[in-house]
Amino acid sequence: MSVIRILTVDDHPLLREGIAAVFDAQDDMTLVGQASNGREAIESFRRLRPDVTLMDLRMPDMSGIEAIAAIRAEFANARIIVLTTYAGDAQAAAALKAGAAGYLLKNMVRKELIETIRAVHAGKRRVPPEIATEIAEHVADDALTEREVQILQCVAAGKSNKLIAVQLAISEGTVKTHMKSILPKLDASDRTHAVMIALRRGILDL
Amino acid sequence: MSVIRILTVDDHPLLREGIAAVFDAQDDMTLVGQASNGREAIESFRRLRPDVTLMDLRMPDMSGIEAIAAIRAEFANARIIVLTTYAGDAQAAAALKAGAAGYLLKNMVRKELIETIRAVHAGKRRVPPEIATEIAEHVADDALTEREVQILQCVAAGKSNKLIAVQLAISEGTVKTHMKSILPKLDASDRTHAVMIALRRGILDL
DNA sequence: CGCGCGCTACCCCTTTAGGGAGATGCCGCG
DNA sequence: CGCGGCATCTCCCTAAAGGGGTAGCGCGCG
Repeated sequence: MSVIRILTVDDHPLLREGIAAVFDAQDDMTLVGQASNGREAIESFRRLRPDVTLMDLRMPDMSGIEAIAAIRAEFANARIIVLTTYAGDAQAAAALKAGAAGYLLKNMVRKELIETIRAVHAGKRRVPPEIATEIAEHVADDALTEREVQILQCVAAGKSNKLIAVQLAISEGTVKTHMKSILPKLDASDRTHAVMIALRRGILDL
Repeated sequence: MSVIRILTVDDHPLLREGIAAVFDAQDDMTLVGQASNGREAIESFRRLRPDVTLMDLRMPDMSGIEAIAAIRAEFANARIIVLTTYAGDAQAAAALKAGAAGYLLKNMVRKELIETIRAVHAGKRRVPPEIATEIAEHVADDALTEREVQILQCVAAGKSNKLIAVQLAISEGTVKTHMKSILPKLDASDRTHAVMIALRRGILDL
């Protein structure tokens, strides 16, 4: 039986140590490298060609989602598992769309980690039911457009429609039109509510 | 030289394993127990009387801040270090007010962890300069009152002033009066901005 | 005791946000 | 080529939010 060669990517050294400790106890897994942000992850992947990569999403320098997309663009058969604290269905969906084969939460138990790594290494996809359910709840909704997200970011920054209009070089009426499109899409009662929902769903960052 | 007996409290088993791995390599420290939420933490503390406790803040069942306060009420000389991802100056200040002797971020390196544990065990307080600076930036501001936080929570839930008034059984005018007090305190331009600032500073939860 | 603060409540007024309906130009896709 | 989605813009109207000031009432603290 071959040994599974693993790369971990996370900006928390302590967590990486915890993961390493788990693999030390598994004789069919070995940790071949560690990285602490997306940029390092890409570089490490090129050099090490791990069988499975564990990747956090929120990291300095380059996010996990960007790193996943970049690695998959270069190595189409790269097997990457997201390992993160839950950050909303939009984040999870984006990670899977970028090419992640699995999604794990940091509060899971050791057994799930091992099991998921084996499954992904065998070419399967693994998304926990609670995550899958959350994503499924919103596939029916039409997603926000790029422009709408941009406007929502301005709203979150405390800007008025008038200011947003100036900043994006469009009329205030157009900003209102976009807001009238955003609110029902997010099922929000007003702009403040829309921002909260977008934060919870991982559409906006805090 | 006596061995430092340590209790860890965090809802991420992997992180606890990482911490445990660090202590295994230190011959003057030993991990005597683990807990995964505030309630378990209190119970474990009573039973084990650790020299130093490492406590996360965001946990299910009971938050770290409540646990710190409860433990310190019962054991006034308990030495507790917060170990968390940064959650704003209000959270940090609340933890220190509740009786924490130190504040560490999860993205620190091993050496800082060891050093802080030794310092706190020796009776010192340890707060990293970047945290101390953040807290200091806001000590001059007058804090939100209990009622104001309550109203801001309603605002974050997407409620209108009218709805908030009904729910809190006060007049809409009073809600407006409170808002007129909240906005300048947070230096916010409108209610949405106020909610964002409160989230970033740890005054509200997502 | 008096003072300050928190909570309550009211007034007036301006600005902003939100809801409805309609319309144009652009671009990609079948 | 025509259709749909996106972004842009317009007009009208109502509701909500924000800014100013004033004031009573209870409570703790020096």
